[in-house]
Amino acid sequence: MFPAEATLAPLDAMAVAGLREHVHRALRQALLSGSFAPGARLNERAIAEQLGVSTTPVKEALRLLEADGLVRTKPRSGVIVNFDFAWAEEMILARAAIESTIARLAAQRIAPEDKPVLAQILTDMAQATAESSADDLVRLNEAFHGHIRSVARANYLRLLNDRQDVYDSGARRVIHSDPAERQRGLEEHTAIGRAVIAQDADSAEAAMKAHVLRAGESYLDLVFRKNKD
Amino acid sequence: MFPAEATLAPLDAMAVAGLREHVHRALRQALLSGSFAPGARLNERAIAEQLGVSTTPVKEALRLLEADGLVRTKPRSGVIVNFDFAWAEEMILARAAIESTIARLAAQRIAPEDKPVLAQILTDMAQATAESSADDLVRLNEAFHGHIRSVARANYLRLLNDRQDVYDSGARRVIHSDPAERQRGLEEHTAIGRAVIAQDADSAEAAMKAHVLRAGESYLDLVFRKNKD
DNA sequence: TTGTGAAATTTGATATATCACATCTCAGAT
DNA sequence: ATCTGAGATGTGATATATCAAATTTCACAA
Repeated sequence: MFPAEATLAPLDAMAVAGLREHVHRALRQALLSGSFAPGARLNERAIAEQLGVSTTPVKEALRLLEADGLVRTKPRSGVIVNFDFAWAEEMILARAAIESTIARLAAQRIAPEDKPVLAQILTDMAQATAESSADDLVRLNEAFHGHIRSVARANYLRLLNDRQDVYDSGARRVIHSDPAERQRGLEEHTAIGRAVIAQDADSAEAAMKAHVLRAGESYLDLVFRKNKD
Repeated sequence: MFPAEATLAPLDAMAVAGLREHVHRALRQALLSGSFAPGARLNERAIAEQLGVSTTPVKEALRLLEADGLVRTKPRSGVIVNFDFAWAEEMILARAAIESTIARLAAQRIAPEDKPVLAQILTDMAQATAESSADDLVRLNEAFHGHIRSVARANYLRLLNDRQDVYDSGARRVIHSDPAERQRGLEEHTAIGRAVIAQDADSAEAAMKAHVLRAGESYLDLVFRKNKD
C-alpha cells in the first residue's frame, strides 16, 4: 500500500535561511526597485523596528549589502545607499564579463548528455516566445541561463553572478512582455545555445557578452528613464 | 604665518575602520595564505576570544567573508572554509574578466593629461625591473594597476576587483623576485599601457586579460604546488 | 543677521545574555 | 555487534544593554 521508503522532499533550504537572509532580500529588493534615493541613509534601528526584528540580523544583512556594493558604510556615522544609474550600468558590464566567462567554460566543459537538454530548452523557448505568457518566458529564461551555469561547473563565478542580479522582478516581467524584445532575446539565446552545443568557446563567450549587454541596456532604459518622468 | 585655511589631510579612513574590518582582514589573510584547511569549520566564539573581541564584530566579518565567497554558512550549524585550488582558479578567471573590462574603459576614457603619467610609470617599471628590489616592483605594480583603475573611473568594477584579491602578500614578493617573471611582467604591462595610451580598447582589454590569466597561473603554481610537497 | 560652540540627541559599534537547532555520546534494545 | 534515540553539549541566531562618536539644535555673542 505504501512504498517501503517514502522519499520526503527536503524542505527548501532557503525557507529556513533565517532572519539575516530575509532582511537582506527585503532591503536588496527595495534598493533595486528604487525605493531609496541614492545617497539616502539607512537607519539600523528603524529597519529593525519596521521588520520586527532586533538590530543584530539587520547589521549582518547590511554587511551583506555592503559586500554586494549596493550600500556603503561611513564609519561611525551611517550606512548610505550606493545605487544609481551609473552603478547599475557598471553592474551590467560586470555581469557581461562574468557571464560570458561562464559561457566559455560551458562550451569547453559541456558533457554530451547535456547537449540535448540545452537543445530542448531552446525549442521550448522558441515556442514560448510565440505563444506563452511573460511569466513562462521568464521561467524558461532562468532555466536556460541556469543550465549554462550548471554545465560550466563554475562555483565562484556563479556566486558572483547571483550577487550581481540587478534585475527587479517587476521590470523583468514588463520586458518579457514586449514582442520585439522577446524576439531579440530568442535570437540571442539561440546563438548562445548553439555555440555552447558546438563547443565553440569563442563564439559562446562573444554571444553571451553581447546578449547581456544588450538586454542590460533595455533594462536600464525601462527602469531609469521611467523614473525621470 | 599660517595659511588662512590649513588643509589637514583627513586621517586614513581605514585606520579607524573599526574591529569589524580588522577581523575581516585578519581572517581573509589567514584563509588566502592557507592557514585553514578547505572544509574546516570556523568557530565564532573561538575567533572572538583569540582576537580579544566580542562575537558581534566577528559575525559581521564572517558575513563579509561569506560575500567574498571565501566562506560558506551552513544555517544553524557553522561557517565552513570554502577556499581551495579550484576556487582560486575561478577567482583568477573572474579577476581577468573584470580587470580586462576596466582596461577597456580606461582606454575609452583616459584623459590627455593622464597619458604622460601612465607613460612615466612604465618607464619607472622598466628601470625597476632591471635594478630594483621586489618590494619596489610590487609598489610600482600596484601604482600601474591603480592608475589604470583610476582613469577608468569605474567604481563598482573596482570594488569587485578589490574583493577578488587572491594574492597573499608573501607570495607576491616571491614572484616578483624571479627574473623571468619580472621580464614577462614588464612586457605585458608595457603592452597594456601602450594600448590604453593609444586608446585602443580592444587591445587593452585583450592584453589585460592575457596578463592577469598568465600571472594568475604563476601564482597558483607557486602557492598550491608548493603546498603539495 | 550670522557665526560659534556647547549641550542634547541620534546612531552605529561593541559587548553580553539567552535561545534554539545541530551534533555528539552512550546506554539500552534488538 | 549494531542500531536507535534520549539526553548532554556545542554553536550559531537573536535580542538587549551600553558606549562613544557623529550630527543636530539652539542659545548667545559679535
